[in-house]
Amino acid sequence: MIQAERRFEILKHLHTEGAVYIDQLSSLFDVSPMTIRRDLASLEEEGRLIRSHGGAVLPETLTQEIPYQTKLSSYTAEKQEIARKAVERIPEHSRVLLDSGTTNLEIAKLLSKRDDLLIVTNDAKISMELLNSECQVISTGGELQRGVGAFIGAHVQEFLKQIKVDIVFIGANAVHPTEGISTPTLEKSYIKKQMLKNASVKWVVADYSKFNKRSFAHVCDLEEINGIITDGQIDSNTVEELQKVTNVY
Amino acid sequence: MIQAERRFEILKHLHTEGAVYIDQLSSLFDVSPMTIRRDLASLEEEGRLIRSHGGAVLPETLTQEIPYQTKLSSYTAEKQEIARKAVERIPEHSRVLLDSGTTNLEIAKLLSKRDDLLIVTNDAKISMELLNSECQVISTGGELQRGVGAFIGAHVQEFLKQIKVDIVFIGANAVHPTEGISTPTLEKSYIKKQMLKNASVKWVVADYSKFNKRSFAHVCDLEEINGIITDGQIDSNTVEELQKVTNVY
DNA sequence: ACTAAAACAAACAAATTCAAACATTTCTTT
DNA sequence: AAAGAAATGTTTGAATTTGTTTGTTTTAGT
Repeated sequence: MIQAERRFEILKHLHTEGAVYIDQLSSLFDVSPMTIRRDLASLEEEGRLIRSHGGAVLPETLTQEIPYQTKLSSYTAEKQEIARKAVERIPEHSRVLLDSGTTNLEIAKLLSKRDDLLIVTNDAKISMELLNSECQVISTGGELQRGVGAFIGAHVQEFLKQIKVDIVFIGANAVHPTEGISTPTLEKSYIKKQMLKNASVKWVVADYSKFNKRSFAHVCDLEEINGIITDGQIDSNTVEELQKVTNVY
Repeated sequence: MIQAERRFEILKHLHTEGAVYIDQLSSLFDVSPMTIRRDLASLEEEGRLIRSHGGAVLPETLTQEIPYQTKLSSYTAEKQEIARKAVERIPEHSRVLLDSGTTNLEIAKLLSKRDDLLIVTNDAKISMELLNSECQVISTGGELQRGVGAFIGAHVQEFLKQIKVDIVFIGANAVHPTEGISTPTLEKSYIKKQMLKNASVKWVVADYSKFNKRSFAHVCDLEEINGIITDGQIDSNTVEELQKVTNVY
C-alpha cells in the first residue's frame, strides 16, 4: 500500500466513522504512528479533516448543515403549530408549491425526510433548508429580495406559469372575512395569484395575528381556497365568521 | 507487448484495483521499473492517474461522484486567495455571473459590500450568502442538486440564454493544458458552456489541485477564455505550459 | 493545581524510490 | 542493409518516505 492509497483510505474511514484514531490507523495499515501523523497533517493542510489529539474528525462544514440563520421570526411557536397541521394535509407523492415566508419555512423543516415529495418554492431560505433533505426541490429563481429571501420579479411569474402542482401553501399578511387575502405589495400579489391558479388544492397559512386585517394588494377571496390553516390562539368569533365562506383548521 | 498496450493494461489494472505498484507492474509486464515510471508519468500528464511514491492511484475526479461534502471545505485557504484575486478583476457596476462551486462562494463572501454590482448565480448557497449583502442578486432557479446547492436542469439553460453579463467566473473540476476545461457531468458542462457564451469577459477559477487533470465532459478550450485565476501553490511548469494558450493569474 | 501517562513533533537515520544521463536494444524508413 | 527514431535498460546521485529517538506538549486523573 502506497501513501496516496493509504491517505485515501483514511478519508474513507473518516467519512464512514466520523472520526479516526491514530493507533487504530497505525495498526490497520501497519505503519508507525508518526507516519499516520504525517498523513493527517497533510490532509489537514488540504482542509479535508481537522486534527485532534489522538486522531482526527471531519471539518464542521462537512458534518453539520449550515442552519442558515433563519432570523428569529415572531410567533414561531404558532407557526410551528400551523406547520404540523399543514404537513398532515400533504398526501404521498404530492407536488407541493411553497410560497415564501416563515410559516412555510417551518413547513419545509418538517418535510426533510419526505422523499416522496416534489417541492417548488420561491423562497431562498426554504431551498437551503431542504438542501440536505430527501425531497426533490425546485427553485423558481428570480430577483432576490434582500434580507427577506424571497424571489420576486417577472421571472417568477413566468416560471410559475409553466408548472402545475397538487397543493399550494400561500402565506398571507392579512386575512379578512369579507375582503379575503391581501398583501403589502402588488408584486407579491401577482405571484400569489399565479400560484393559486396552477394548484389543485389551495391552502392559506396564517397565524392569529394576521386576521381581520386588510393590506394593500388583493390576492384572492376566501371562497377560492380550500381552507385556512392557523393556530389555536385565533379568536373563536373570527373562526365562526370565516367558516361562513371557507374551512378553518 | 507494446507501449500503448501496456499502458492500457495499467489503466485497466488501476480501475479494478484502485491502485497500482511499480514493482508489481514491473514484474507483471517484465520490464524495468524505469519503464513503468515513464508510463505512469505519461499517464499522469494525461490526467488519468495520480502518481505516488511506489505506484499510482485513481484521480478522485474519476473514483466517484465526490460526495460534494468532502469537496466543500477542501483547499479553503487557496480558494480564498483565488477569490481575493478574482474580485480585483471586477470593475464597478459590472453584471457578474457566478457559476456554482465553493471557490465562487468565497468570491461572493467578498462582494457583500459592493452595492454597484448585479450578481447572477445558479448556486443556492451563493444566493444565501448574498442575502444580506448590498448587491442586487438574481438566482437562476431550477432543480436543486441535493447536498451540493447547485441549480441544474433545462430551466437553468433557458434562464441563462436570456441574459448577458459583463463577467463570468466559471468553476472547473479539471484544467488541462491541451484538453482545456472539463467537468464530471454532461449536465454541468452544458450550463458552463451557456455561461461562457453570454459573457464578455470569461474567467476560470481553479485551485492548484485541479490542474493537469481531465474529467468526463469537455467545457471549453483554454483559448476561449480570458484567463485562469489560481493560487500560489500551482507548479511553475504547469503555469508555463498554460501560458502558451491563455493567461494565468 | 499538580502529576503521570499519553500523544506529539523535531531531528536524524535507513531504506526505498525517483529521475537524469547515458547506453543499449528494437523498430522504421529509405 | 544503414541510418535514424523510439523505446527500454542501467547507472548513479538526489529526493522521498518511513521509522526511531528524544525532548516537549497535551490530556486526564487525583
